[in-house]
Amino acid sequence: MNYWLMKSEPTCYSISDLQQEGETHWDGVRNYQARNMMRDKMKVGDLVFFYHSNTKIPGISGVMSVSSAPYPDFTAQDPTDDHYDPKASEENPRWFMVDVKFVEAFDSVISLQALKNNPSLKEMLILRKGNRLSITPLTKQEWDAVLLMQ
DNA sequence: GCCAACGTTGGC
DNA sequence: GCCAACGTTGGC
Repeated sequence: MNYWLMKSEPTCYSISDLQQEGETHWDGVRNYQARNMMRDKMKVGDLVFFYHSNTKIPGISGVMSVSSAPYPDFTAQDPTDDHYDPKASEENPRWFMVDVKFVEAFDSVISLQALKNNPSLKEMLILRKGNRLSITPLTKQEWDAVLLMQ
């Protein structure tokens, strides 16, 4: 069982969108490091924090769980999709995704500022300077510490 | 393989 | 809108 944090801009897809839908495929990851973690490390049942980025109060907005094994991100092969990649093909899909299920939405977002202020999250990858990865692993200790901040 | 130019992310 | 910090691209 692994713990993750995944970012999305809420104007693009938010925790309430997921709450309404119940389940979605996490498409559009176009970074090799993030892809490799998703493709090689994610397992059904892993827990994931939903992080709202590029918004007024950036932070963790809720919890979801991985609900499928990794499979090719078909949006990479769709020329009309924003994340179309001409180098992706059926034989060589290049990009991967997983399905995620809604678990819970926090009453209020646990802000980036609050995360920074929590000494037990010092090592959290998302707080490292310059880190822009859209998918990062968390330790169980970090996961529990965040949950306590609700 | 190097590296300059360019594009993207994301907080502020 | 600004800009730091990356990642990617492509000429050489």
